[in-house]
Amino acid sequence: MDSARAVSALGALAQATRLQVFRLLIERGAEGLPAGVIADRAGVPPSSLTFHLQQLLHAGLVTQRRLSRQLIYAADLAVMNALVAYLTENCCGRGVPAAPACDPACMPQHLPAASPASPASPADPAGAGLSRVRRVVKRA
Amino acid sequence: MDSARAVSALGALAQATRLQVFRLLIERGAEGLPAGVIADRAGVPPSSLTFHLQQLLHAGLVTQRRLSRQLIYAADLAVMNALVAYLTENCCGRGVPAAPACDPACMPQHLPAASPASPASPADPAGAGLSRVRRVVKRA
DNA sequence: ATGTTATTCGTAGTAATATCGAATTATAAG
DNA sequence: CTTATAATTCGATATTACTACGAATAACAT
Repeated sequence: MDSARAVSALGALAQATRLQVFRLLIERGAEGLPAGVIADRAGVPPSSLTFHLQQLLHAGLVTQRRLSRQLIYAADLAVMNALVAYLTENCCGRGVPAAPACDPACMPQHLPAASPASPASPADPAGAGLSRVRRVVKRA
Repeated sequence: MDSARAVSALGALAQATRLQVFRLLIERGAEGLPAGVIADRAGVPPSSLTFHLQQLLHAGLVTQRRLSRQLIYAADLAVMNALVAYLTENCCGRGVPAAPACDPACMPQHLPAASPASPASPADPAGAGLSRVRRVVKRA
């Protein structure tokens, strides 16, 4: 899961109706649900639902398959877990104290503190080792 | 973390610049970074950065504090972990095989299949117990 | 053929987004 | 008090994207 895909997936879930639909599909598991049923439960007209399902589909969060007359949608657990993994690894401080979404018993030991991928020099209170974009004009 | 807050947080992260900024702040930990440095690193003008920081602030994902002349922004680990927890609990199938962002040893036993909060009757292959919204207009 | 299921199409409003320069506020230093 | 730094607010703009939904169309089964 790269950054672009994460943005796409996050955007797909960042909407009340779609999040509701996705949670519905998660409950259903691999079995999935036909579009009509989803529309009913979500309380949106079929054409509106299709719109939202396309967003989820395009983000790779759901899969689509035909079963006779119905189109069955199911949540793609692999992609969703990849998203959560991305967030956990890139947006949760990696070794930081607070254990993210996991039983405490899962963390027998934790990493030191914070310095996994230090961007600047070690002793750099406000990150002075940069000045690329703005400092250019200065003193004209 | 309720659904509305999750949507808000997801939306805040669903943008390339903001996700980049947030990751930057995560790297920095509680120490945080002043706005100017963030703007520099992200390669966006100060006024644009403020816009994005407001989004993150409003979603509760970052905190703001003043240090002399500078405004220091830092990622709020608690809120981020709450978001990940929400996603894990509501959008990852809870007991479903695939272990989400967590050591496999964390899942000693898993639930049967799917029916944690069944919205319809137990034996309901395609969820027939509904039809509230759509069927109303029909035949005009 | 007919009915069911879902998508596509067309439309419409509308709000929201992202961006950025210039002016303004807040703080510090001389 | 004046000057310099740091960041925000303001104003403007362009865009564009979203969400929603009815009507028409396609896919499929009986």
